[in-house]
Amino acid sequence: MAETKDNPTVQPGTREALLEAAAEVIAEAGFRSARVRDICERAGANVAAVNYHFGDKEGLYAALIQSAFDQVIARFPLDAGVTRSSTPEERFLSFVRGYLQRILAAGAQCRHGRIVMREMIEPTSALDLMVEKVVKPTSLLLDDILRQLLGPGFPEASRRQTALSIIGQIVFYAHCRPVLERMNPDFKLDQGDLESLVNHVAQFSLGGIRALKDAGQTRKRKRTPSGRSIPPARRRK
Amino acid sequence: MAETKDNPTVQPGTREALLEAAAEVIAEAGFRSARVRDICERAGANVAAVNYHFGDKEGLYAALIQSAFDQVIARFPLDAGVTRSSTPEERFLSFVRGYLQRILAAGAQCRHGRIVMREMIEPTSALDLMVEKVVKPTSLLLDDILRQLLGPGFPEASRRQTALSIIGQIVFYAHCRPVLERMNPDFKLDQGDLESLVNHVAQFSLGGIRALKDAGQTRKRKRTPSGRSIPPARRRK
DNA sequence: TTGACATTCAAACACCTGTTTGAAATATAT
DNA sequence: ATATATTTCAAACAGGTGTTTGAATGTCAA
Repeated sequence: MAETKDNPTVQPGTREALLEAAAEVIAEAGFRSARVRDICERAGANVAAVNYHFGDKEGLYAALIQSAFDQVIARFPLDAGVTRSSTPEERFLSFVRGYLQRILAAGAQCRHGRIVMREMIEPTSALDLMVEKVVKPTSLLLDDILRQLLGPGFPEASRRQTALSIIGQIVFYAHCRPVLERMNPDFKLDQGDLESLVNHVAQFSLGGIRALKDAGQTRKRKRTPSGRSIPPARRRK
Repeated sequence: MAETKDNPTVQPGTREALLEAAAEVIAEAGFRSARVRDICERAGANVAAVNYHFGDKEGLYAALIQSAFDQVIARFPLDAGVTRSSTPEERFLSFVRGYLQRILAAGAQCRHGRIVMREMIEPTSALDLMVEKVVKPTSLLLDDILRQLLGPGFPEASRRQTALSIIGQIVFYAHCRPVLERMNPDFKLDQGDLESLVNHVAQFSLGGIRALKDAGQTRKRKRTPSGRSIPPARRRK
């Protein structure tokens, strides 16, 4: 078979088994600590299989990252249920929910989210790909929502910090899960608790956004004490 | 000299040099990826020095963690400038500032903060010690401040989530620094930017806290539909 | 069937990493 | 000064890890 790598319809599917096993092992231990022997064993393949199919361990990881990105993006869109007529608050809620799902979802999907998180903490050669494919689009989407929520004229630097405050809250649950579980033995984050977590993060963040917005407008009003301080016409989109 | 390990006044101070070098290397690469050969080289010591002075690599790490905790706790208290008469907001600001300093301070102090962060992400045998010595006291202090800010009768579960939202914002800057720097090439967090960051996190979080508090009281008031449902007078500042 | 190619496998290889060793050097006490 | 204890050092060791190898097996077309 001359082109197994592009044709997923081979009989045993060693390549796919390797990717699946690699997702499990790497999500658990991280790329560096993951052993190819473990991956191959879990995939029911020989130790040499990784090098045959992917060149080396990094090649396997690159292929895994690529597929993980595609899967997580398709499975948990950050604008689920959002239409042209959705309010900024609805868009924000959808964003928070989608992001938390990516991180906390159970099963195979969760693995991909955790791999992405690990890559953010301990970057490898795949970081550039990840930034382009996941981080930048996410960042742009959130920035767009925040523009609507904060209103025009809001300082860009402060808006960026706001975005980081929101992302920080969310990814914290992925990063510090070991400590959270240690501190709180009955700490569980299954699908049931997710919606309450979404509501908390959204409510807390919208409160923070409002406080920043109010403070900004108060400050602005003080600077132009002549007339009403109505912000300039909102920029569309 | 029979007890060098308890007497820091030996001539060459190989032990201290090892601790210092270990702090640098481990803060940069993490415990698992840090090589004892690198540590010894940077300390100007022989490869066997680690095993002679600390038994093994883990022993060195344990000693480092211990001293790192003591130093960071002493250097950046989370209640600096707080007195009996301080308002909850002032206490909160001091907490945020101290925590951010621990994480972002330049130089040697910064290393210790980053080591603590790494331990939270990829736990080792030192996690228990860290939880007892740093995480729990921090958590208790923040919870105490939040009790004041949220007022009595606020649901405990929601207060805990609020604490996580605040901690999440802060540690995010430590966890995701690689990505932040990749996204924003001129991303720098020196002592100058720190105060503006402190103000942002505090303002954003206090806004979130007030939103949660208002929502809770509104909900409570709805249960007693006798009076108007106006949130209580805005708290100072 | 035969030949060519793809895939699997056990074994070995090469390298890295924490650790040990035994001798040499240095310091301390009597 | 001598003896004893402490510390340093180069070298080697032991285990683990990613990778390669070359033969064996399987697959498919001619």
